[in-house]
Amino acid sequence: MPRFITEIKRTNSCGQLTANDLGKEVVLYGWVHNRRDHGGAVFIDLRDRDGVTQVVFEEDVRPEVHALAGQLRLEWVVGIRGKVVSRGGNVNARLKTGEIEVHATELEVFNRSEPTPFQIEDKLDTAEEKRLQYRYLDLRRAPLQKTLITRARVNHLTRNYFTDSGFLELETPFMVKYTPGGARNFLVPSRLNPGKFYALAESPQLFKQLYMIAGFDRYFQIVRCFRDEDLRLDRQPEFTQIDVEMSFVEQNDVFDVIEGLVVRLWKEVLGVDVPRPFLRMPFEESMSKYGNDKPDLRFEMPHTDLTGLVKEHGGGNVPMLKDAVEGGGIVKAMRLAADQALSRTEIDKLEEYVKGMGAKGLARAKIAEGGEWTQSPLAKTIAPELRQAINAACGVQPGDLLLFQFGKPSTVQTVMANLRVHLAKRLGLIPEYGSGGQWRFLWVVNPPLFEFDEESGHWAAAHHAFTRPHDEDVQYLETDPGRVNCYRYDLVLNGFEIGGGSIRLHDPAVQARVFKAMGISDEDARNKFGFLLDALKMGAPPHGGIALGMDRLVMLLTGAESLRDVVAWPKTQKGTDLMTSAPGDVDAKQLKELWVKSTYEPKG
RNA sequence: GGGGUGUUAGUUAAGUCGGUUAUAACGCCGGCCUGUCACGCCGGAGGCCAGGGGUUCGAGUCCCCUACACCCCGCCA
Repeated sequence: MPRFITEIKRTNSCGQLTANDLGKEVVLYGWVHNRRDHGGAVFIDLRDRDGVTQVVFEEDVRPEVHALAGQLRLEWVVGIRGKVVSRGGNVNARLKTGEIEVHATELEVFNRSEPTPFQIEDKLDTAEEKRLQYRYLDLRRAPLQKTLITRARVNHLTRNYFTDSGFLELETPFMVKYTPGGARNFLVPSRLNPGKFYALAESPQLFKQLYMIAGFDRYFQIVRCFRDEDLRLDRQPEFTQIDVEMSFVEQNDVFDVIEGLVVRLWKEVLGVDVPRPFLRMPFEESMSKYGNDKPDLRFEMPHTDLTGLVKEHGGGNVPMLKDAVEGGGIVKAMRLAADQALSRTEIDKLEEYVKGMGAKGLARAKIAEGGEWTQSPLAKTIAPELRQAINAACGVQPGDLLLFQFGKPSTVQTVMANLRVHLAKRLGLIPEYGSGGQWRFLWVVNPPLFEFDEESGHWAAAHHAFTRPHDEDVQYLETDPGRVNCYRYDLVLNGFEIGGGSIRLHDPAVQARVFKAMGISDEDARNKFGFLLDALKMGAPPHGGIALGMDRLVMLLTGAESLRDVVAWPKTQKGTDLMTSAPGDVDAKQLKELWVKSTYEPKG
């Protein structure tokens, strides 16, 4: 009898066969997805990455094959040979292969399976902890198979797009010199250089700029990056970037290239036509209306910045407001329409929610007929003029509810930004994945070059020190650094930053002034970035670029709820791998070779 | 570093006011069944209630600590 694999080769996948194949002799390989044993007939759903096919074993056809089929259990790996037969009146409309079944004449069990810790089903309730511990089983499930297949497709399309557009796919080192500032680096001790460490690259930033200086003009790379920061739903310690850099370009040229890629991805993967050009919004407007630089534009609910009004009215008899604006704080409000009314209990829950983000409380006012405020501790004391001014600024109607935050700008912005999204979710304002009209791409542009760092007491680069300031603002570098805006841009989709980049600073003279404004001495600059500063002096072309978060793109494309669902082998929130138990202990001998000693002492 | 939620058979959950033998579904094991596709029917096994400490005559249930997982703030140029 001929043998499977060596002699009997697979003819089809388990998602392929249809009524067009009736009568064919086929060979399928796969996993037992489900079994229904009726005694004289055994039905097996055979699964591979392409789909599921029903295989039937009948007692009166091949008794010994039927007997073996009766022993099959879930997740056994088998090969079968048989004939494609119509299901007649028993069509299964939910299966792509539901018109047919394969009547098996041969069966080989390649491997049995112990009962799996959880069942391999499309919809699974099992704790993510268990799924991660047995990730290879989790990955057998159709939704994750589909996601990773999409991911492979995005890789392929991206590579083709850039290569066809004249970009060169060039590599950069992962093991690099540590440079301070920015994300925390993973460090790799150097055995050959006692006491020295490599850093794992948090991005190819400096190397891609050096490629431009070396004359490679248009570069891209689909590249892994490493950051030793705390994890989030949309953040993993190693992640993949679509990294791009171009010479002789301005901001609009970068936008053109990236919009072209995104439009193609959405068309090819989802069949969706995304309109171009994407909306552009100044950083300032985004902060003012939405509280952050990655607004979700699928719903409105903008903030109203009341800082100016409150100042004009000297706090309007409300000591808390007065103190807030006089102490350098800001005041913001958000309007909830009358038909979005929340119960007292819900508002109390909201207050707990915002306190968790550092808010002192959640001031509110219900608008009565005639613009009076009720249900508010502010109602009694606030000057009527300020109250009216606020009503007008927020555009309230009777029955509306105003929610307020005031105080430290960063806290107010964070709280209000998260509150906006939180409320939109609760009010059902965000359309479900796949329901159409939900792809709100946005370029956030022209942010300030510096932000004031209260800890150190001087201006620091808001993003990185090699972003080009607007030419007309260069004059303020020394006198009013906060006024200098720059050619930095973020690509935002539905509340996620999916990319960010800038036009780079290629002029060494301006570069020196930027360092000076940041309080970095020539010596410091030389120590940290000497090689780049030297390079900029030797014929650096005007250049700029961007990096897109590949994982986040795939997450949004597939409707996944977590980055962990689009990364094949993700880490937990504490950065561990539950399957392999990384990170793990190492031998004392290894540490000695690396000139490393651990100071860790376990608790207790 | 801080705030919050959770942890009960292999899996997902229930478990009332603190009360005596901790339930169910799916999975697993045995048996029957030729048209099922969430197959069905009969029978069975399976528990250190995350770990530790405390309160109590008595703790899955109340309190404290620890561990792990998840969400958020800080952090992520």
